[in-house]
Amino acid sequence: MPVIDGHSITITHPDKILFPADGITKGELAEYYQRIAGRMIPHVRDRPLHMNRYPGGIQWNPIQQKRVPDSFPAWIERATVDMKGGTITHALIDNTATLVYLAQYNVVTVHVWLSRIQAITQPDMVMFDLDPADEDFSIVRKTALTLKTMLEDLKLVPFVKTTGSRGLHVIAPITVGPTFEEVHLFADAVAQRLAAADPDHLTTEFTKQKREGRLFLDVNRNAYAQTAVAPYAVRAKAGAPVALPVDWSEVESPRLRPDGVGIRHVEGRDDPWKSMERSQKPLPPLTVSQLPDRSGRRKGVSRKEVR
DNA sequence: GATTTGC
DNA sequence: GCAAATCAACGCGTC
DNA sequence: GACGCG
Ligand SMILES: [Mn+2]
Ligand SMILES: [Mn+2]
Repeated sequence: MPVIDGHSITITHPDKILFPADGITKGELAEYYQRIAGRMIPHVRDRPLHMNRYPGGIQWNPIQQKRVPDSFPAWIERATVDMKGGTITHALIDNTATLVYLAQYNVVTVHVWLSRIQAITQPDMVMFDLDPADEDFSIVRKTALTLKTMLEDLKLVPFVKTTGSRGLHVIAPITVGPTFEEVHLFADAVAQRLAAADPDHLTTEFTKQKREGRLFLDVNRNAYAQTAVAPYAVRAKAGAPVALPVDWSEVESPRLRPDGVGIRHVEGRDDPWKSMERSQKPLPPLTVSQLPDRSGRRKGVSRKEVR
């Protein structure tokens, strides 16, 4: 029986095919997570997680799971956090064994909070989720690069990953302190400025109808108990694509695809997020004109200028 | 996948 | 003892 | 209360 981090973990049904289009098996999934653990864990450690399980393969609906079942071994770390009307206990990934155990549990995709248990109400990053309306990925790349410059001008240090699906996540680590509300307001102000500069292609509108096919700048991940796909998590799509941290230079290339690298092809890459931990910067203050108005409501950016 | 329930 | 049944997600922000 | 998202 294989021993990882001092814990015996048996992968049952290792030859079960979880990705029918590619023949990718549960055993391959477990090997991938074991292989990538060293890269992944620094970014997910201490973050409550949600599990997407596909025991019969990705052709079936996922089992969504937030709570840690009692059947999980005691050595898997847990965090009990406050929710409206009570508490909930989530699993934490802090070692390779946990990742392999999750594969045994048929967890294909993990989503994690934007805060860590040491300060669960205060995020350690601000996230911009670039959600394209269609398959035009070049606008996503171009927008990410513009956003990079904006964030650098604000003395932040932005990083980027593919989502393994259709978009990109641009994040900037921040000095822990501001609340989720403060970080959300900052992200919203930046997103509105970004969208206003290219209202034909970008929007912050909440309703799909008002987006009119434009790229949605989603800042609503910046909130308590909200999650985003974890870096290096596997997506439930053909090819087992992963949410891949990339270097900014890669974003300049039209060869970059949001779902372009699957678990069979993540190998021998430099770590583009190596410097993340030492890149935390203070959240910039909002200027007076960016403060929310008396109604407290934020505004979407529409195609035709309104004001 | 793991555990509980029913025969 | 063995097979069937049961459970595993819902919270935040916006409109 | 529904929408949108994860
Ligand atoms: Mn997204
Ligand atoms: Mn989104």
